[in-house]
Amino acid sequence: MELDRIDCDILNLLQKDGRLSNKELASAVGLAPSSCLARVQRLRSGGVLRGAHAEVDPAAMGVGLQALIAVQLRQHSRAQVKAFWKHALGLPEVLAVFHVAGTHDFQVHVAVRDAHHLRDLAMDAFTTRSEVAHIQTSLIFEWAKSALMPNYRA
Amino acid sequence: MELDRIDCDILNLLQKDGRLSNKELASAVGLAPSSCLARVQRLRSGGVLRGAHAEVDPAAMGVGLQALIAVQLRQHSRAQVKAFWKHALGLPEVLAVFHVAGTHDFQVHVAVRDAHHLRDLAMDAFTTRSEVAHIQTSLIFEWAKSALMPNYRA
DNA sequence: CATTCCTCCGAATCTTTTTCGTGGAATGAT
DNA sequence: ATCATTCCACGAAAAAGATTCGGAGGAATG
Repeated sequence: MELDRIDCDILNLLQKDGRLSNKELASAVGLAPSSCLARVQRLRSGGVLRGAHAEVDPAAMGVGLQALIAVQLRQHSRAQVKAFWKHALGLPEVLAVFHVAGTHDFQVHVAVRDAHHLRDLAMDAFTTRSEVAHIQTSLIFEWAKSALMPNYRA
Repeated sequence: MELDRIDCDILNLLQKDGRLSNKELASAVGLAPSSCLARVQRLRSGGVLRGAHAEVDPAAMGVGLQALIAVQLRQHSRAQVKAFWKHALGLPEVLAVFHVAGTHDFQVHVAVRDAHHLRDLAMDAFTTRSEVAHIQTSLIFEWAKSALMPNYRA
């Protein structure tokens, strides 16, 4: 799909604030609301704009600790990879799963109550899995997300 | 801040779809729109609900490759950590930065055009930095985010 | 030039958001 | 037990916003 300057502006603004009203968005990109809406609808139906997700305060949810767990599997068969993938995504503590190439096979971002909870999670949900050979846990001191996906087209 | 069952429902629904209209949200949680709005405003002003971010298709932005770059610093002084942190967050390719405890000091999630771009990024923006001792790059085959932050309060 | 194709705009309509006053249930003191 | 007090939730009304639609302007094409 073809994206012009205004489409990119729209995408950037909505990445920063997904709840911008169409009217605000329109005036920010210099279009009439009706024209802006047409573009947003086009971006949505074209699969470029995929939806929005609210961000909540982890502390308010009782999350006191986050970690990255690097996981090595015993074998790299498709079945094992898929099994672990599904398992990890099913855990409530898991925020994100990365299947990677390198010394480890997965990096799993988890959010837990405290150190005790993390230990239990590591042992019960990772170490004991048959397809898991080895894990290495790194506590997260601080983390930040960039609001914007880079755009290499324009 | 005190969160009851309905607040949690609201937070979960907005995490899954941050653009739910207040009316839809209200009917989903079994409240009148006016009551639902009051709760959402309370969650917002209380800092529990922090905003929403649209999700865009990386491929549509010309992102063909993502990677996790594990970074080790030479020293662990506060100044070096802060300097690297700021630097990394300023790069357009960087989607997220994790300051971690463990064998590495940072994990940086980057989105690039292709392998060539990744090599340039690694060399120009990481390896050549004076505070960086060593990096290790892992290509991301696939990744997934869970929509929900776990809630350990309710 | 005439035609076609795009994209935008503004007005009208329809929906949603937001405000505000009322009433019921729970809490606590007398 | 009774009376305040507080906390929510509700519904109606007013305000704001979303969406539709017909048509104008402008660039490319033949």
